[in-house]
Amino acid sequence: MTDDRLTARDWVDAGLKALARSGFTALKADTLSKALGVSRGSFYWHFADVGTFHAAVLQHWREVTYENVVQQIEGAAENRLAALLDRAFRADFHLERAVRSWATVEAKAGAMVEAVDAKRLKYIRDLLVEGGLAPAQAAARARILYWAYLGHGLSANKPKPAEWRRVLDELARLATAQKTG
Amino acid sequence: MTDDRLTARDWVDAGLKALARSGFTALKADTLSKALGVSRGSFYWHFADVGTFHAAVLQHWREVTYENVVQQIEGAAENRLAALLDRAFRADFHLERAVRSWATVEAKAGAMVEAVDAKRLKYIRDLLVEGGLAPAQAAARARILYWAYLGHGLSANKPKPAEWRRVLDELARLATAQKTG
DNA sequence: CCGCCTCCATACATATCTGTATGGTCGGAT
DNA sequence: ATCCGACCATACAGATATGTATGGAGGCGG
Repeated sequence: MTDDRLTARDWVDAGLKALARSGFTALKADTLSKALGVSRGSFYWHFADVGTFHAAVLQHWREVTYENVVQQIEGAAENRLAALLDRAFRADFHLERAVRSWATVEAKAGAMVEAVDAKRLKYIRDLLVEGGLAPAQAAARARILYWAYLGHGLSANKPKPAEWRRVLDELARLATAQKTG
Repeated sequence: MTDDRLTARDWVDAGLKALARSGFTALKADTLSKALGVSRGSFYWHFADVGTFHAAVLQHWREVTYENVVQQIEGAAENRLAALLDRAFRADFHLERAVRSWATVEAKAGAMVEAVDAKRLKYIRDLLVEGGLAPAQAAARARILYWAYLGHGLSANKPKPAEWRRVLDELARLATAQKTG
C-alpha cells in the first residue's frame, strides 16, 4: 500500500516537480495540495508558512544541482572537464530555468542561485588551472564557459545536431587552447 | 501642466518600468494603477484585459531591444562587432532579465523571446561571416558569444574590473581567431 | 446651451491564495 | 482499552486580483 500520510520531503519533491513543470508560480500551498490530493491542512502541518517551504525547496535544489553533480564528475571520468561540459550541455534544464526565473523575483531564491553560481564557477576555474592555464586566463575562460552554459540552458533556441559538433569543438578549444599571441 | 489623462502608451511605458524594477509579477492592473495614481477603470478603458496589455508590453519590448540597438550599431561604429560586444556586455540587463524570467512561465512571452533570440543570433553570425569566418564556424561561435551574453546578463555574479579586461580579450579572440588546427 | 465622446472613479461580483482554529482519524505505546 | 500524538479535513477571516457595470467630469463641435 502506498501509505497515504505525507512527509515534509514529499512536499519538497512535489515542489521541485512543479517547479520544473510549471515554474515558480506553481509553488503555492493551494496548488500543490490539489496536486497531491490532500488539503492545505497537511501543508501547514509540515511547514509554518510558504516562506519556510520555499526555503526548503531551494535547499534541496542546491543539493541535487551541485553536490550530486560534482560527486559524479569526480568519481567517474578521467577527463573531468570534458565530462563536465558534456553533462552540462546535455542536461535537462527545466528545473534550473525555473529556479533562475524565480531568482529574479524573490531575493531568497536569488541568494541561493548566487551561491551555487560561485561554487560552480570556482569548480570550472580549478579544472582549467589543473589543465595548465594561467590563473587569470583560467578565470576569464571559466566565466565564458559558465556563461555559455547558462545562456544555452536558458534559451529555447538550440543548435541542430549538425551544429552541435562545431559548438562543442569551439567550447573545448576555448577551454584548452594556449595563448599564442 | 502634465495632462492628467493617460494614453495606452503611458500604460505600456509604466509596464516596462515595473518589469525592470520588480519583475513580471508586477504587471497587474491593480499594482500599476496604484503606481500611476489612477484607478483600474483607466486600465480597462485602454485595454480589454491584462492579456492584451501583456501583448502590448512584449511588442514594445521587442522594439526597444532589437530595432533600436541594431540601428545604433549600424549607424555609428566602424568595427561593428566590437561595438556590439561592448554595448551588449555593458548594458543594463534588468529589463531583459525580467522578460526572460517571464518567458519561462507564460507562453506568449516565451514566443517573443524566442523570436528576438533568433534575430539577434543571425545578426551576430552575419557579422562574423563578414569578418572572414567560414559559415559553419561563424554559426558555432555566434552561438557561444550569444550564450555568453545571456549568461552574463542573467547571472548576478559579475567579474571584477581587473578580470573584465581578460574576459573581453578572450571573447574577442573567440570572435576573430582563425582556425589553426 | 446641449449633447456627445473620451477618460476615469466607484461599486460589485467573483476567483485565488494565505494563515489559523478546531475537530477528526488512525496507529502505537502503556 | 485507552490515551496520545502525528497527520489531515473543514471552515473561517482576510488579502489581493480580475472584470464588468454604471455613473460622473470635462472638453469640444453644433
